[in-house]
Amino acid sequence: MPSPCIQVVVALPLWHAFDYRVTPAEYARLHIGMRVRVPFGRRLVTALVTALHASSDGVAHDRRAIDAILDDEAVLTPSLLELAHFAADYYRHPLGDVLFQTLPVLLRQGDSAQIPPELRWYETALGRLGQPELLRTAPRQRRAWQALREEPEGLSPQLAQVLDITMRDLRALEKRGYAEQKEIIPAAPPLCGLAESALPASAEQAHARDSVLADSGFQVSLLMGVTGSGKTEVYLQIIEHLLERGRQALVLVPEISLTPQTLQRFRQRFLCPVLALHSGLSDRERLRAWQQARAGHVGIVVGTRSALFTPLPRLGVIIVDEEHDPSFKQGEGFRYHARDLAVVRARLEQIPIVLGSATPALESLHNAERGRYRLLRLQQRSNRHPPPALHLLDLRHQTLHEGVAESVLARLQQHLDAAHQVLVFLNRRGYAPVLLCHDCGWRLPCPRCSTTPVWHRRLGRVICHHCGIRQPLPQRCAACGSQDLRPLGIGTEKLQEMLAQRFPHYPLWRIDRDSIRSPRELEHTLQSIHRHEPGILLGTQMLAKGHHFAAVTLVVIVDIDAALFASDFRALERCAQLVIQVAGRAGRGDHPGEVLLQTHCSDHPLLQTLVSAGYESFAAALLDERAAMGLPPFGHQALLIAQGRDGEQAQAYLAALAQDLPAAIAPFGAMPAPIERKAGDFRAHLLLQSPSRQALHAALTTLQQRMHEVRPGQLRCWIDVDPQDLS
DNA sequence: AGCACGCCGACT
DNA sequence: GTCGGCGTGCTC
Repeated sequence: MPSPCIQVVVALPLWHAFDYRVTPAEYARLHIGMRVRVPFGRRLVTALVTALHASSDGVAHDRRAIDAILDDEAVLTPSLLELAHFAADYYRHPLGDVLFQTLPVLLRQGDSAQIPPELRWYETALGRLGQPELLRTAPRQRRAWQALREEPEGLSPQLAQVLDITMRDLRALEKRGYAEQKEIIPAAPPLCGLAESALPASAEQAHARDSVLADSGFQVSLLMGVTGSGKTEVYLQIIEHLLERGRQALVLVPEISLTPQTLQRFRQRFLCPVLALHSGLSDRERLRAWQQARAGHVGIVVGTRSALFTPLPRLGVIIVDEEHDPSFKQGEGFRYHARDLAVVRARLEQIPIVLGSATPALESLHNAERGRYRLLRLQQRSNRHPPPALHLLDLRHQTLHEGVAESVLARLQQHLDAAHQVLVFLNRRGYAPVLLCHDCGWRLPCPRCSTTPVWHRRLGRVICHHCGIRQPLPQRCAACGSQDLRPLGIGTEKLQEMLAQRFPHYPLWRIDRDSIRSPRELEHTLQSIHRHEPGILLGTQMLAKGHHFAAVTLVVIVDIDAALFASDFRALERCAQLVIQVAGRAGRGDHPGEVLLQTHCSDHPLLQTLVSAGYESFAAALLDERAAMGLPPFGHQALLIAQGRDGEQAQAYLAALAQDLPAAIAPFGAMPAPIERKAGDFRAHLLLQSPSRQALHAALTTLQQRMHEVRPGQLRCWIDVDPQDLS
């Protein structure tokens, strides 16, 4: 008798699916997208069903049998299942790992996908007959009884707590037969309703909102709004209209901008449940959130990259805020881009998607130019003030104090004298990025990476920002024994020291990953900034995103030159986005803002374009350069990375793979990775580029096969499709 | 990713 | 003579 069998994938980076035998009864219950528990090697693991075979030509009897079926229905909606298949294929990552990464970890460990029933207390029929006077001597019980009467839908544990009714009171009533406990599945709360009315929309805002809402089905809108133009208000009004139609909204934001204020903006406006998904949640909280979302008990999900995969049965719109932000691309393992996959999800769900930014990625601008995305502009700032003026400050021949020009410090003083706040931006943590021997030129290396670790003076340690290894500060040069080791370069810690000496009578707030260790601490510091003025804000990009500093009138960007000389072709784009973002922190209050960019290259044409004509002109010029070089978005890239003990071997392996590529593919390399050694292993790169995405992916398919066939066991190898970080 | 099996150094 | 180091290979 032929038994049916199923194909499953497991939560491991394995390229194969596995077949298991099931009974006809099990077969009848199973659907694609359900979880099963299967024996795997000598352990039991959770797997996802990817295919069903009614009869299996006799091979099934030497397959192993499944252990259990874990679900009554698929844990993935059809469109999320399809999205995962697309993503696994596009990003060249094993399907099982992709599928399980879209699910909460606890579902991998066998927890239920259903919302757990809630235990609620009810008044019994006997209770309804009783007279409250009966409990004159037990006031707490009488109060609890009264509460049950007022809650015909049942008294939830939360409500009981609020009303100060204890388990003991309820148990006592239960003994008298007046109360009983029942398990119920909480009903979905209503999803619409405004808690506060919308702000009046400007003509631009109304046009943007109405354009998106007029769409039926899939459409990508690129909402390009200068800082302070009210992008969020447009999002909120789009969401408001969709909630009224009974639809849900998914909002993706960069990790760093998911702050309590951001959430509050949503929660204040809407009565419906707003779910926040971020890295701070525990596995249990994440599962609970997922269950709520899947059951349709949530109106709005606001979350970071991985929130893209939240199941929402009536999803009506996806919004990707700060769509240019690099944190949307996952940097290891399943290297997906949440913005790009969000567009795919919107297409699968046939809904509109809004990509919002003041400084869109060149990829997105290019898509708008080609007519694939609709460009919606918000050009008016809602506070009527002109945008802050950008100025290049040429550092040549200037007297510098820890990298800051004397004239800039004087300007700082003027703004402080006028009782304003100033913001000093330096995207480098620590005291100094290099420790140099003054006698022989030796630079302290990281023992595990081909980098120099950063001296963190206050900690008395040198820390590698790539592998995290910490060492005590060496007393002597390892090459010549000299004790004259000197810091080279400037980090925020050193700048802090200089600024504190120079402006001792003003408060100085440093905001970076070293000085701020928790969201609470950040909140605390931000509050202090809002209370005081004048003062100096000093920090890295932690300072740049999302916060409003009304009292800041001067922004100083200390080191822009690093981006001009960087080997990464995206450095300049990133730098400009950061500059505009930081600049947007200034002059949001009653005084116009001023932004000084310190540079040794004030005649750099693109910098001048950025300063004089703004981001859009800058982006257009940069796009011309990219087009001439065939770089993204005009060419498409995939990066092959090989890693192992032996760098030569890794490079030779990739060089062999590069041998027989089709003519449409331009290979760069094989070459050592820009940071050749990382955490003890050597890494080699082979970068593939082609004007045709199709040709690139066709080549990847054959390449990937060969990659596995000829791979020496000591090497680990993977592909990064559309790499954002080439280091 | 686990968890095996499989061959070379410091212990009772 | 063993215990265990982690190299490499498999999981329907």
